[in-house]
Amino acid sequence: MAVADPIERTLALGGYRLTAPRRAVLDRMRGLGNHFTAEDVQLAAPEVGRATVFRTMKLMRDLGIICQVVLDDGATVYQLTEDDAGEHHHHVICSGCGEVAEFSSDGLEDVLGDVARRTGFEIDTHRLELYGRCGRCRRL
Amino acid sequence: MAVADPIERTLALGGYRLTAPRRAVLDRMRGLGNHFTAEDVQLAAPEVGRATVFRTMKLMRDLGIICQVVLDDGATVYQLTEDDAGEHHHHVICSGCGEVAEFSSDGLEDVLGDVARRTGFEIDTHRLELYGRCGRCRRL
DNA sequence: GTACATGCAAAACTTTTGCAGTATG
DNA sequence: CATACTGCAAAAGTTTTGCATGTAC
Repeated sequence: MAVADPIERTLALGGYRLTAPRRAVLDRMRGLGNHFTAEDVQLAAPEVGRATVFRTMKLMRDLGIICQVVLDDGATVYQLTEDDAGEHHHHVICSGCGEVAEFSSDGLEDVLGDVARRTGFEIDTHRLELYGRCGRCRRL
Repeated sequence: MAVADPIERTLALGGYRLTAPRRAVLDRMRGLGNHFTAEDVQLAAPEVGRATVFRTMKLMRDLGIICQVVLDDGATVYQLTEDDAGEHHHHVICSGCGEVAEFSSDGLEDVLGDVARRTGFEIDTHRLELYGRCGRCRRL
């Protein structure tokens, strides 16, 4: 039978089984919005074993279903990837409500080229996180 | 008596005492080069208590003496800040030898402005890490 | 039916804390 | 000589692992 949910399809195509715990973890992550830690997911899905939560989140991270977000203070949390898994993107995190918006930037290429020229490095990948306040929180 | 070492002066000016454990931690971090974790420092300074290593590294992080570097795989390590503590800068990390170079970029401002316009966010701070290969490793 | 996945509990780490003793400024 | 700092050991928190059992395909 065909699988409707795109994420579940990703799992199926990768040869991974669609189990109740995996569906539960996915479902709760969707409910958590913004971003979440392993502990958040664990608390939201108490019927799933601790180890399975970690194993499932590791799997989803490898598959690009969730992505790591580094906060201002250095803590790292996760978020369901919005666009197609694998697409390169960055995050803007609101210090007020915690909302995370994804964006991609072409202008960044110039910056990378400039740094490569100045440092002699050949740049392969990068990570950019922005911190600020979203439109809604700015009006409060 | 005047303190010659700039980092020790920073500590002294902040009202912090120059103790043997703090000097030892600083000295070993200098010897570790590139970047290091709390465990690396702990192993390099076995005569200093575990808790003191963590307390000292936390203090130095707050004072800007060391800065956090987020690696490609999401792990975070530390590095002695090269330029004046507090100056905003970014890192380029070599996947070959682990060398970390610091840089600052003016062009990034344009990117931030563009993202702000498109997302409605007001950007306060940011974090940018680049990953690649340094000139030396590229020639190997 | 078989390989993959899970749950549980224990283990392995990492970081923090309480407190009595020590040493800096 | 007051008090900031340290070491130790215990606690707290987080992620991993081993293994018997369960289940998706």
